[in-house]
Amino acid sequence: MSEEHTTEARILEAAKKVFITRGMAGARMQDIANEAGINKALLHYYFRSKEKLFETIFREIAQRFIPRMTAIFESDLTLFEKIEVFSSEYIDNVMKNPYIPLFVLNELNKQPDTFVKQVWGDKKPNIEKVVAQINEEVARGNIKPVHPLHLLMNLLAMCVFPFVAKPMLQGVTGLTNEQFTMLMEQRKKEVPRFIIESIKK
Amino acid sequence: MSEEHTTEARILEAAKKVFITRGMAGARMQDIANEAGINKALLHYYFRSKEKLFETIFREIAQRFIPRMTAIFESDLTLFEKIEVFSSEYIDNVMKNPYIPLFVLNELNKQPDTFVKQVWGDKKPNIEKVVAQINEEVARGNIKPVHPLHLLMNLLAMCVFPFVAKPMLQGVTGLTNEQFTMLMEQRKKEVPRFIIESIKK
DNA sequence: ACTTTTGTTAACCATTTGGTTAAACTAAAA
DNA sequence: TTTTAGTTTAACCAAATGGTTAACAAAAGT
Repeated sequence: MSEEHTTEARILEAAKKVFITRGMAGARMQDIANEAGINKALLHYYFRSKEKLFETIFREIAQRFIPRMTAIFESDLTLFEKIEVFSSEYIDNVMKNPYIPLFVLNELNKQPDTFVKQVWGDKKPNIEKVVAQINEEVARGNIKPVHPLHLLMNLLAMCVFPFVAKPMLQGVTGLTNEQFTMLMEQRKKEVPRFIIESIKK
Repeated sequence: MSEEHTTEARILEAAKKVFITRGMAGARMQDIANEAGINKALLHYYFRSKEKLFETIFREIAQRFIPRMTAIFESDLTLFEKIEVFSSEYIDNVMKNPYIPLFVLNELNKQPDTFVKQVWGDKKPNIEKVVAQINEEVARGNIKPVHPLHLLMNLLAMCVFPFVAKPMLQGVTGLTNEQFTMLMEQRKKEVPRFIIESIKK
């Protein structure tokens, strides 16, 4: 517990919480102020406007999540290793911040032009390496023929989707939170197993 | 083109459009009124409040999408057929209304207790039949051992995710809308192929 | 010591927003 | 032709909301 807790940090913390749970449109500056335990005017002292504050939060979140996920793709691991490591790391990561994916997807959909480019304007994720790697494995006859983009979409989809659909899944299955967590824990092995089983020869 | 176009219908049409694109929190009654080409007071004449109107829209949407998707699971098709039909039907369906899934997931997450139960309060989707079917196929040794819930999550994830992540995917890959559509068209065959390839013996 | 800068607050302001009211209009019934 | 019921509008209202101002406290220079 390092207790710096400067005012700006408290604001960012509060803003992150409120923005993530309520979204840009649903968040209220007053709520953020309350959550941070400060006056509302102080928000505008540190961050000129709601948009500025949101932008700060959004970029911080997006740039802490996306690079970590693409770093694995850019590494020197084998394809199967990448699939395994990605699933495990990513699901682990999201389990600690389950509301991030929907938040990002949502705001990205609502304001594509504003954010999409700014998110990875400088550090556009380089998936070409994995794509080449997949094509190569196919060419060598190590795995069955598969469109790289579909494969990557499948991987990402299977890791992320359960979290954004959690309320729906719980509505259908009646799963408790604990059961859901256990299911996601299993999933760290299940997803790569499922994928590899599908493409291996 | 049946041109009844009663005022109420125009309102519902406009509200659906605005709510889906902006979400409950982001939608403005005035926008809906403008979109419907009527006075704002008329909205309240037909639907007492914003919440009432939203509820109407949300339930209409959810109850037209979800039952259609579960009907396939409850049918008498073989497991492989179900996987194939579901993928094809569902992707087709979402291609015609690409913003629906994120809208539903989003509002379902923001107001779980309010909607989750009301959506399928009366017609809770019965996935037990497919679950039993999957277990049976495993027991008979027709497919490899697989946890039914994971399998169903995988199927749903692979069908839905690309649409909710479209801006992200386009940001990464630079895909045009036409290319994206083509990719989704392929996907109607690719998803079941991928899944069946994984579980078949 | 005092002056300048930085941090913080209460009170305030303008606009937006969901919602209401009363009056006007329309069309069909009496 | 007058009622009457439903439909539509302009004008209005109160609350909420993003943002500002002026005063004040606390550090930081000098």
